[in-house]
Amino acid sequence: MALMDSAERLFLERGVAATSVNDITAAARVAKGTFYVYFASRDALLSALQERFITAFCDRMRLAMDRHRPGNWSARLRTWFETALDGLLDQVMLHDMLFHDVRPGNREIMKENPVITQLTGLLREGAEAGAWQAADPHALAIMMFHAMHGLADDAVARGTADRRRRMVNTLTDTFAGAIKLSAGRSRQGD
Amino acid sequence: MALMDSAERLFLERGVAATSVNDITAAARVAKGTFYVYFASRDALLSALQERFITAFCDRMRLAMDRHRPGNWSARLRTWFETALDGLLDQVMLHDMLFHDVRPGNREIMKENPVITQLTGLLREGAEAGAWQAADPHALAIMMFHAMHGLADDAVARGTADRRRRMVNTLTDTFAGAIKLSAGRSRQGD
Amino acid sequence: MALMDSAERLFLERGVAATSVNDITAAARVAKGTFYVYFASRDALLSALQERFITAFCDRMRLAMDRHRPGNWSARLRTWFETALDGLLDQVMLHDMLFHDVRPGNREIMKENPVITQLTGLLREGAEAGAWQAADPHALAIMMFHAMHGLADDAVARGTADRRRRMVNTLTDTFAGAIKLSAGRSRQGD
Amino acid sequence: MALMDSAERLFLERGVAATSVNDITAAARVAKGTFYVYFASRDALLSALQERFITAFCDRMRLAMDRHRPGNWSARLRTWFETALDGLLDQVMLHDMLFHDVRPGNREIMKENPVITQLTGLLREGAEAGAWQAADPHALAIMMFHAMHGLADDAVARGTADRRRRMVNTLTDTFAGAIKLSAGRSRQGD
DNA sequence: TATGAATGAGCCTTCATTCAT
DNA sequence: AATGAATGAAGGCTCATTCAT
Repeated sequence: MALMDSAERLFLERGVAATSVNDITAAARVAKGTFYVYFASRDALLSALQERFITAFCDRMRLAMDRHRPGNWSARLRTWFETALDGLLDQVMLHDMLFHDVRPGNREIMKENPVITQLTGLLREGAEAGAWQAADPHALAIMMFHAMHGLADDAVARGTADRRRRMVNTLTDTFAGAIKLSAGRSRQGD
Repeated sequence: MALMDSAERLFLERGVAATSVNDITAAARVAKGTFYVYFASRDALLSALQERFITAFCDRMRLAMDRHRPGNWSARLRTWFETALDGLLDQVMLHDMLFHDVRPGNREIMKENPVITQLTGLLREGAEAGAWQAADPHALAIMMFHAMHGLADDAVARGTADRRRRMVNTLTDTFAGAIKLSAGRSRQGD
Repeated sequence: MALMDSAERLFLERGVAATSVNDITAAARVAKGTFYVYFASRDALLSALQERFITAFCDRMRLAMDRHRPGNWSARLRTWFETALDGLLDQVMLHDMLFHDVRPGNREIMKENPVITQLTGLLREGAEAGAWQAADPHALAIMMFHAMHGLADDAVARGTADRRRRMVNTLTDTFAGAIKLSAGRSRQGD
Repeated sequence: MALMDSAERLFLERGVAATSVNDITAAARVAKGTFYVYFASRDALLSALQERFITAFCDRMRLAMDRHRPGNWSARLRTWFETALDGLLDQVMLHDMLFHDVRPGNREIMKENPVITQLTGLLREGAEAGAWQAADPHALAIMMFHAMHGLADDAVARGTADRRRRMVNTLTDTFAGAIKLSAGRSRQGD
């Protein structure tokens, strides 16, 4: 649909907040009033765009996964990562725009996230001391931080934010395996 | 500072975009003009709030980490997760509000993110088939998805989005260790 | 156009600076937003008004001049003065408002411009002493002062403000002829 | 006085409208409140500046005129032009700023005033045809236009704008002498 | 006398939305 | 279905002025 396509392009170029209905209709070469023939409001367009994004993403995933026979778990997992990452990399900007209203340029802040910098340092030092393995401490730090952030988000959304010990255990266990932490985890209580 | 506190509260309650300077000064019980005595613009307040958030977060982390002696890597990693998660859980909303302008309510979408649902299914089935271990497939899916998303974001921000194979390898290796995937990874090419 | 007409009237009544877009739209009985359908900004309206003024003035002049046959120089000069003065008298206020942002009331100062008073005195005394003719010393003083002011403005605008001797000569020669100054001019130097 | 000096400088640099009380006190290195110790309002400062300008101008004129003995009319007239022009050229900008709130840059319009262009053409053609003398038609046009404008302004200020014939006669007579118009003026009626 | 934090009215401008055509 | 002129609420921001110290 011309209006959705124009909107998507403009959202990517200038950000959601900086794109007006006027801009969208102008880019689609229709009159301003025409917008409201197809969408009840500006927000309705955003929702439509979000839905379209998710549907396309899922279709792509399904297609890719179906190329492997059911039993080949290793290949399936790898394919999952591959395809999802491909889809994301093609559209991280669009995804963030649509779901977080990240303005272009705001992304710069992430480059120097001090929390990740700190964690990177910890991982590097531990690796040098032989406590664990970390070929790429920065990538590892990013993954850890975002994994944790995702868990926290989910807990808040589900209202289970009180089960913190459980979450910490999950995180520690998962990444202990990942980095081949020699010592067992120093679990406190349960 | 009264203005920052009021703003923070309102941002959390209604979202950043939906909170006007008027609202903020009204909540702080000062005149509208007073706002501009302390902040050059509405955006300047947002930046100040972001900085305050990060500073507080980092201080908290540093304090917690300093409670362990340097060599105790296992404890340090666990403490990092513990403290960061605590900090985040107390303020995920604030964090997202400040750095992503997530509107309240938008978070609901995440609860039913179909991409995560799909990955959860894959992990559960693979675990049941004995291909790997996944005590909590949903939590694992969340961590994987967000780890991947973080890596993608970082790559876009750094302009290294073309090194996809490397990222897929990093992800697969890391989580293969985490879930104790029996088979080696099915690397293709490089 | 209703907005331009309303604006012109209000500018005349209260001055340009003291007239807000609000006032203009209220006077034209349209919504405030309507203003920006027709003009990109408040300044754009001012420019449009200036252009309209000049165009109307020039049209009027052209029409009047065309009523005389080309060779009749005396009549043409007189007509020029007549028509321009008519046009100006009908709209001096408007002209000054539009091009100089003269506030109403500021004009009062001119009535008692001490510089002109002084020059009037000089002209009267010289006439009484028989040095020159000045039927209406006050009018003459006004003309001389403004002629000089116009020359100075032009020199500043063109960056030729350094050729002062030339300007003084031009002024003296011109008005010497006008008042039938008996003695030649007392040129000093070049 | 420091405040007046600062204000004058800023008015010249940025224009009256674009200079705030804040700017003025900052430039004078005093607190904002101090301004109101010396001036009742921003407008009061403008008036004080206007008065100072006129006083200085008149003092300068008086001094210059006093250098000639009373009877030397020719020298006195020339000196008047010389001194006034000097004073003006040094401060046209200031004068216009103070009395007309001309913004810097607005002056450009004057350079191409179409009314003056038209009159310049008439004067040049008449001179070429031998109807009159006009060594510098452009300068002459400027003087005529501003002389007329001054007369019109004065008439409006005094409420004598109805005596138009008289004004036209004054203008025609004065400048007929100046340009040595051969034919007598073609007076119509009286 | 001098200060400067606080004020609040008011300004220009934007833009999602409506509605008669 | 499509239009686009008109709307008016709302927003960010400025600044002359006040007043307690």
